Order: sequence, then C-alpha cells, then structure tokens
Amino acid sequence: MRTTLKDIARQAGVSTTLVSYIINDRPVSIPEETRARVLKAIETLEYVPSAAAQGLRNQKSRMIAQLFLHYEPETTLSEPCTAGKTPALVDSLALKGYFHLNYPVPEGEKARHDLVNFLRSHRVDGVVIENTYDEDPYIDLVADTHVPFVVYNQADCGHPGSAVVNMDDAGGMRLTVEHLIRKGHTKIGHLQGNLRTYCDAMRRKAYEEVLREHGLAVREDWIRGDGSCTVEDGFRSTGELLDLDDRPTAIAATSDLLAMGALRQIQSRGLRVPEDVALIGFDDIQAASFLSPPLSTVALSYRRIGELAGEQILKLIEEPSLRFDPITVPVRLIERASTAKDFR
Amino acid sequence: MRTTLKDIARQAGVSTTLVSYIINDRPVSIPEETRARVLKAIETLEYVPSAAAQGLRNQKSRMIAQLFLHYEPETTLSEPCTAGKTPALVDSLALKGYFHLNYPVPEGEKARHDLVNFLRSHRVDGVVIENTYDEDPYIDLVADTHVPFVVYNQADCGHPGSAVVNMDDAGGMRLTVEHLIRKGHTKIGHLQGNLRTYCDAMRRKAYEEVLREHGLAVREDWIRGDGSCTVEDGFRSTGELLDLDDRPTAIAATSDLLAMGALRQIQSRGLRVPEDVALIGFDDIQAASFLSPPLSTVALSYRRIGELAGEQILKLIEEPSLRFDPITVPVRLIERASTAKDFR
DNA sequence: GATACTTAGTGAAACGTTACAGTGAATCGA
DNA sequence: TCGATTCACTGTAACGTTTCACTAAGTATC
Repeated sequence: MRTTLKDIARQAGVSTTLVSYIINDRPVSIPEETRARVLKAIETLEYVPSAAAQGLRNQKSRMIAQLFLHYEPETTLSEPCTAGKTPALVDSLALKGYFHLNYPVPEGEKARHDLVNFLRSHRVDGVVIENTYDEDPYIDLVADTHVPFVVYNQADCGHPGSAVVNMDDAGGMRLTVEHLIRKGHTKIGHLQGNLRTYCDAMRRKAYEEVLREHGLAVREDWIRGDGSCTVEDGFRSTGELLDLDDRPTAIAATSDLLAMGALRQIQSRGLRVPEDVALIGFDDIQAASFLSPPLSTVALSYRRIGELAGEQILKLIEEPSLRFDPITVPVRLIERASTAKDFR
Repeated sequence: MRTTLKDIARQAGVSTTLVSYIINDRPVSIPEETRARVLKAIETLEYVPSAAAQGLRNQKSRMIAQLFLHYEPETTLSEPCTAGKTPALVDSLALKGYFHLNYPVPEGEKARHDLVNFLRSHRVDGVVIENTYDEDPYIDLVADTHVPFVVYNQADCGHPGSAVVNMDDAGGMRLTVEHLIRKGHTKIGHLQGNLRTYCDAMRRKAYEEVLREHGLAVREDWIRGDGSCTVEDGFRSTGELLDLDDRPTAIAATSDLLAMGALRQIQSRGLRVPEDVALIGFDDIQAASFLSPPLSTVALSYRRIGELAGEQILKLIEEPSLRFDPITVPVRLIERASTAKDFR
C-alpha cells in the first residue's frame, strides 16, 4: 500500500491536520521539535502526497494542456511552426511546477466532443491553443468551458480569461516582399499556405498590400498553393507558376517548406536561383541555410513565443479576471543567396 | 458549482451508485426506462465526471509521461531523434484514451529528486523514457518507484514491469560503412555522437567492427566529435579531420546534423563531395535530401518506434507482470549523391 | 481574579467517485 | 407453497487530502 498522511501522523504521534500544515507551510505556530519529528517521519516513510487527492481537494491539477487543433497525425506535431513553440512552453511551465500535456484534436464530431469533456473534467487548469484557424469556432468551444486559455495567432478574441500571443506575420511578409522589390523585382509570385489560419492569411494579405503600395498589380495566377504548406505543395505549385507564359521573376513563400519545394522545382527545370527566379521563405528553419543557394527568409523566435504563452497562461490561472492586450513577437529578415542578385 | 453525480442522481430520482453503474457500463440489469432517464439527466445537466475524483478512487490517472532525461532546454526537444518519436507516441496513447505528458529532467540533484516525487505522486500510470545514457542510473531510479516504464535504446534492462524498444543502430551503421567500402573507400572517418547514449555507442562500435572485418585499421585520429551531435560539432570536427596529413576519403557520421556540418566544412575548403570526400549520415531528416549534394543516410521509422512504445506501455499498465523481449525496429540505407562516386 | 490572547494542537466534514454488501419485491422450479 | 434465484435498486465506506471550527492549556493584561 501507499504511504499516506495518516501513516505519517501515526508515526509522529500527531494529527493529519498538523502534518498537512507542516507540509504546506501554513502559518501556524509549531515548535521546532514537533516539526522535526514530522519531517523525519516523512523522510523515513518516503511520503509523497497523492496528486489525485490533492487535485480533488484543491480543485487544481497543476497541468496545462497544449491543444493541437485540426490535428493530422503525420504532420501537425512535426511542423516547424507548431513544434517550435512547444519546448519553450514546456520549460516555462516546468519552472513554476506545472506540467505540460499534449492534446491532439483531430477534425470530427467525436474529437470535438471529447475535447469539451476533457476540459469539463478539470483535468487541466488551463490550455494553450495551437494551430487555430482564423476566427476558429473551437475557440468559442474552449471559452464556453471557462477554462483559462492562451491562443496563438488570432486577432484579440475578447473572451474573458484568455490571452493572445502573435508573431508579426504581416510585418514579416512585408519585409520579404519589400526586399524583393528593392532588388528590382516587379513580377513577384506568392506561395500561400492554409488561408484558414490567421498566420497564412495575414501573410498573404501583407503580400498583396505591399504590391499595391508599390503600384504593382496583384495577379491571381501568381498566387498558388493548395493549403497543405508542404514541400510537395511547394514543388507542385511552383511548377504551375513556371508553366505560365508570363511568369514571375521572384517568389515569396509563406513558409520555408514551400520554398524548399519551390527550389527543387526551379532547379529541376535547369533554372537558376536567384538569377532566373529569386526565392524567399518564412520561418528560418534549420535547413534553410543549408540549401543551395542558402534561402533568404524571415526569422522569428519560436522560443520567445512559447515562453510568453507559458507566462500568460499561468498569470491567467492565478488571476482569471486579468485582461491582456495581444502580444506580438517581432521578426527579422535574413538575407541569403537566394535573393542576392539585383534584377534589372 | 460543478455538476456532480449527486446532482444527476437527484434529478433522475435514483442513487449515485446507479448513475455510476450506468456511466461505467457495469454489468447490472437496469430497465431501459431508468437508463434513459439517467442519461437524459446527464445530458441536460452537462455532467462530466471529475478526473481528480476518479483518479483518487481508481488509483489511475490515464496519463503517461514521456521523460526527457539529461534535458537541455534549447536542444533536447528539438532533436530529430528525440522529437521524432513523440507524435506517434501521442497518437497511440490518444487512441486508447490516454494522455501524454512531457516531463523534462535536467541534470542535477533537484530535478532528480523532483522526478522521484513525481513518480511517487501517482500522477501518471506509466512513463516512456527518452534520451537515456547507456546503463543509465535514472532507469534504476524509475524502476524503484514501481511505475511501469518503456525505455528506448537500451540493452534489455531486466526490470519487471518494463519494456525496451530499440532501433537497429548497429545494423544501420554497418550498412553505411559497408556501403562506403563497396564504393572503394579504405580510409573512412567517423563523426561520433554522445558515446554515453546507447545509440551513438552502438553506432561507433559497429563502425569499428566493420572496419576490422574488412581488414582495415581503426584509427583514433579519424574518429572525432565532442558529443554534442550538432551541426556546429560536425563542422568543427570535420575541420580537424581535414587538417590531418593523412586524411580519410569518406566520412560516416552518426547523425545527419553532424553530416550537415561536415558538408559545410568540406565545401568551405573548396573540396567536393563525393569526389574528394564521400559523406553519409544517419536519421534521414527532411533536410538530408535537400543538401547539395543530397545526403546518403540511414532511414528509420521514428513513427513506428513511438507507436510501439505506446502499445507496450499500455500493455504493461494492464498487466505489469508481462515480460517483453526488446523490440528492434529495422532501418534501411538511403543512397544519394553524397556517396555516389566509386573511389578507386 | 477575571478576561483576553497566544500556543499547540485536534476532529470531522468536505472534495466526487466507485465498490461492496445488502434489501425488498417479483419470479421460478419442484 | 416454500426456498432459491433474479431483478432493480440503495447505503455506506472508502480513496487521501485540506480546511474550518474547535479545545485545552499556558501567559499576559488590567
């Protein structure tokens, strides 16, 4: 059997109440001698409180779940953007003695229902929502359970007990397109991601805005991508772009994975990057600098984002009435060889 | 307040016992009419059982922790080898209604102590141990708490209530070295990883064995690597190798990351791969096929490994007396351009 | 000497489930 | 028609904490 408070109390000749007080450092006066006796009993009997009993009594679990919405087994947890934030989140939770739970939410009625039950079961004190769509209905679902939550990549969602952490998607995409324009490009294509996500939607919007600001037309046939945001999609979509009679001389991709596919496609046709087609990505994944030519891209600190999410959710748990303004984490342009030639 | 069994019982005019029986599908005879009444009450009051109360009562949490030993914040969770297995583990646990917890264990007495308390607190029903050293003392630590566990990359550890899942490290390294020998190489260097890990130790051992079997000398000065297994290490260590008067004509790295660093070093000196130095990695990370030249390597299904770990730990929880033989997941050689030239 | 306060504790009731041991009533077999 | 069985339930005691309201001394205050 397991060692319980009762065992400690018996061993030390005191009540369980007193043992509990000592363990939890309650401000009651206890003579050193008694305290020492109890601590010794805890030591020798190797007592550790039962998480379940504490959870039941305190209505707290000290667990935070990271929700992976629109989950697909083979991809979601491996994507740079999704996976990148997890380590920092885990670390910042661990720092405060909280545990991190991975909770995938595949599409479908069953998973949706399971999610609500999960949240209602009080298994976790709060959640961090990953991989949301723009104005994602799942957010309301979570909000309705009154579990505090932090969500990435959303406009301010306005729910009480929630906070938003964004990266500067629009700013990043502006950087890339303006960079290409400075290099002399006027025919700039775009490889888009999943437009249902806030990230990719904002990036595409920024792409169009910058073009218009510079008096360049937005051509629908220069915007490609099936939404899967994979290397394969990049390869295929770039193929479509290059098949056009009037094709772009530069491509701004919404992710490095798309850009990797693009690079492969361009080079497989004997074209050169950046001489024939300039190419720039987004995310600055590790592989980017190893491509030939090394890929220009936008770097952002996924660590910082995850860290912020961790801090926010813990603050919300302590004080659910807190209101936060959405935080936006800055990005920066990384210029490499894939955009290194001036185009005139 | 939260809706409890009592509320349901009152609403349906029955005892809490009966409600519990219905929810848990206990084999007792209950007229359809009563059952329907109770289910309706559950529905309308939106009842969901309290995870903590069930945990306390059943002494089960339906949670599995993945332990990341020797944890370093910036790297451990991002490494291909470590991160690669997590998604499949999460999926296979979710399939059976179990939750997946990330538990980092940094070096140090405090973290070690926290770990023991964590396991003793019965917060999880079992653990999967990631990133172990060879004959890692942490394994005994876990075993002593009698929490069922699965461990990757170990010789059979012999503890009751445990299982081992390996990938075929030795077999994979044999494939790469034999491949290089077939290509005509006799001067083959090795970039080693962290020899304290079973993986890297096995790989290095296999490297040496194959050399000996083919009558080739094992030269200590051709074996490099500071144990960090990073791109930077690969770059630096390959520099040392190339500085030698009598230098290898081929390099077998224990990981793709090391090989990426090696490639950068080789090319930065104006040498060609594979003409001047052939190069082969291990892991088949996504970037490998995007290098110039594309990197030969060893592919293994991290998905399969994670899946197996999930299945094993759940079986152990159901039946802790079960004994499993260590499972070894097969690997295969991927030949790409970085080893494509015969060397004579 | 009565009153108030501090010290060092204790008992019992939650928290929300589940399992065991029953209990009446109805049905069945001989 | 009696005992046994089945049916449809229920009461209560756990599971292991924490908290609230107490108490019974001892000490200080006036």
